[in-house]
Amino acid sequence: MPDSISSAITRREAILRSGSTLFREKGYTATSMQDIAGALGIKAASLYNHIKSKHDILSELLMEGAQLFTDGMFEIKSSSLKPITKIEKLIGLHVQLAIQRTDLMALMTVEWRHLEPNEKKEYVQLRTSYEDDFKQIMLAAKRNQEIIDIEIDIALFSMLTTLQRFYAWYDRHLSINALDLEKDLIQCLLGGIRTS
Amino acid sequence: MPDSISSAITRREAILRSGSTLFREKGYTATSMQDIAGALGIKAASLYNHIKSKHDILSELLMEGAQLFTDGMFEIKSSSLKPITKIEKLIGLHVQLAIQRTDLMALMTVEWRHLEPNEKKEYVQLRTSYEDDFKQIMLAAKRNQEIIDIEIDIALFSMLTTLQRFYAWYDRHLSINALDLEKDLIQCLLGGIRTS
DNA sequence: AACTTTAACTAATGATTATTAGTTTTAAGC
DNA sequence: GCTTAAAACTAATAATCATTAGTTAAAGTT
Repeated sequence: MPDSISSAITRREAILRSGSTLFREKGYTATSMQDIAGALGIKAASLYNHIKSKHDILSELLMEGAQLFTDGMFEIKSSSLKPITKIEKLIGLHVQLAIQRTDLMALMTVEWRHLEPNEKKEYVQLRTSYEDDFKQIMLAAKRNQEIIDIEIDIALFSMLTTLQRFYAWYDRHLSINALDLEKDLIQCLLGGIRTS
Repeated sequence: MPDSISSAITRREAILRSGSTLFREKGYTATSMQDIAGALGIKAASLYNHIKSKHDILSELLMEGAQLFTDGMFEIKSSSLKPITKIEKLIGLHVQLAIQRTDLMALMTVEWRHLEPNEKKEYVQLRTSYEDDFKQIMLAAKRNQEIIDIEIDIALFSMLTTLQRFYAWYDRHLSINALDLEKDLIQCLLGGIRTS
């Protein structure tokens, strides 16, 4: 049965997708297994043929999301681009993910508090590590005089916050194409602090 | 018993405060009445001597929060200050509320989804109205050439997002005094777009 | 056609929950 | 000390929920 595994994965992924939509809409705790199953036209108990638990859905989603950023950051920071260009690439990464994985991005700002202590620790560590890398790139840009002399911590906070919630803005402007969005956001976030 | 009423209000407010802390920490649905009561050293059933329902706690909190912004905005927009100064005052308003009502500010970004349809409509309307007022002030500042020529919608989004989640930054920088915080944030948010 | 696997189902369990009713305690005013 | 009101308590209810066990239907393989 060559297809059985890939079909199982598909079903499992359908559950994850359904979960991410509902978790975003109603929150993790307020979403019942019936809700998730109902969205797929099956009964709640049937979900357990594919996933371990409700909590499993959440952690799978969040860890995947964290990994997407970790991978994206790794690629950008190991490149030989100028710091300011790396920042532009990072903005692009957030825009892409906000467009392609809107529900997942929405989850990541709130629902990680429901992770088990160990998972939470890992999740927060991945996020902190991402933010640290981001900060190092901004410091390098400042050292290179590619951005003006500002208080990096608060500028970083403002930039990350805007990027983290960009999915909400995208939701209300679905018609604009991705490249224009990226250009506008780069202008807005970097226009005020870049030197050239 | 001249004190009975004011003491009842105090008790009720203690419940609201306890609720806001826990709703922030665990989310509305994941917080039980036992949790809220336990934080006050009483049993869950005792809460009902003071409040109507769990939902009552949430809507009371959120509507108060919305009112705080509506009132603050009204005062600022009806003043005769220059548009750019109004924006500075608005940043100050957010900083003050983030410091004084941290838990409440944290609630406002997420838990309003659990409001009843009617309340939700009212809440969203208050928020939209606030954002509209904010936008009008930014447009006025642009017309006056007090800020540079940028895409207002996305700049507004970035500014509001940063202000809405400023409580999170404050939480990690409790030691810095309010005035310095306000100054730094004004520099960061307006420094890049003001003309002078 | 017989077999096997996948994935659905039904039914039940045990835990948690918000809320109510009725009762007791506490404390202040007289 | 008596009265009264506020605010706590106990106990019960009815609903919801995640999860498990055991069973059936469907589909593909041999």
